[in-house]
Amino acid sequence: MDTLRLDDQACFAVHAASRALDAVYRRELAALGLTYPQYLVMLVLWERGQVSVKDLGVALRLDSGTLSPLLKRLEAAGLVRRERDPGDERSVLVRLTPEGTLLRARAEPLPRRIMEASGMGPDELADLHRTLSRLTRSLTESAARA
Amino acid sequence: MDTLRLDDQACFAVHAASRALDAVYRRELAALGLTYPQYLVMLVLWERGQVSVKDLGVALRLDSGTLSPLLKRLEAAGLVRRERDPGDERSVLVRLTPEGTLLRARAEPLPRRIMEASGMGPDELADLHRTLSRLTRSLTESAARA
DNA sequence: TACAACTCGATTGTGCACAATTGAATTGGC
DNA sequence: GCCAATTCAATTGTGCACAATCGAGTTGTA
Repeated sequence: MDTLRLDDQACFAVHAASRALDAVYRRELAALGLTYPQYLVMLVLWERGQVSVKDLGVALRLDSGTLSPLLKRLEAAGLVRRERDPGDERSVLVRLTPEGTLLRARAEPLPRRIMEASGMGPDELADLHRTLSRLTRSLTESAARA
Repeated sequence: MDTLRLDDQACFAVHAASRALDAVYRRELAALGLTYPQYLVMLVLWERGQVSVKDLGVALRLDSGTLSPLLKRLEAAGLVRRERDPGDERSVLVRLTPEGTLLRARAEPLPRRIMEASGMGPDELADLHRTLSRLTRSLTESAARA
């Protein structure tokens, strides 16, 4: 096996799968007016109700250069509000608006639809999830060492 | 399991793995002056020597909106040349320059280094590769149907 | 041969991602 | 209490990704 052959590289498979997933989400999320990264932010907010930009970055592994403009777009869409934490003026808290809270109901059917598009069963997806989590951890640790 | 819980979604695992991989490649490719997508283009060229923008798009599943500026940067870096196909003026052929050809030697050690960073063995990676290829195919077919 | 349909690359506009920098606010050491 | 170090969000700049559109060039067909 030629190690520089594109088709032999698992890395490209990860990259390609990620983009294919983006495309499916793009279609499914169009009706909600969300992009996939915006949807990820909403997932965190639906779980926790309120979260600082900092914690959002930790949860999604995104920095403020990505989150700041993204959150402004969500605020412009009327789904979230942003305000300084009175207890620590350095921190900005992101909260759901009533509209943002209501949107959750329309997002409920999404995971099932994505699962169907994946053509994989729950066990297989759970397995993939475990493998990829381990891969991500290794890669992140490797990057941190360098 | 709450289907809208971030940590439970295999999709997010794919997304996260893809970005972690990008980060490792960014570090490894810095010395070559390439980004990961640029490296992918070079892989195809090292395999085939010459390829049309169209075929490049098919191989990498990228459209001209992504490839055109990317190829211009590679050309500005002196790694490729672009010229119209004399046989079909609609087509643009991308070729390696001597510098581009030479760069291959410096890219040879990369796959091994990435594999080490992944913390996974060849068998496991091959397995992941198969699973992700199947996932990508399902997702792409699903997107095409809609 | 004329002309409609198609192919192909380029461009434009929007959004994500990250590095580097900035500036405000807080915290810890003294 | 004061000042240096740290934390945090925002901004800027570069590059990737895709949708939509355009125009040049080619091909199929009447």
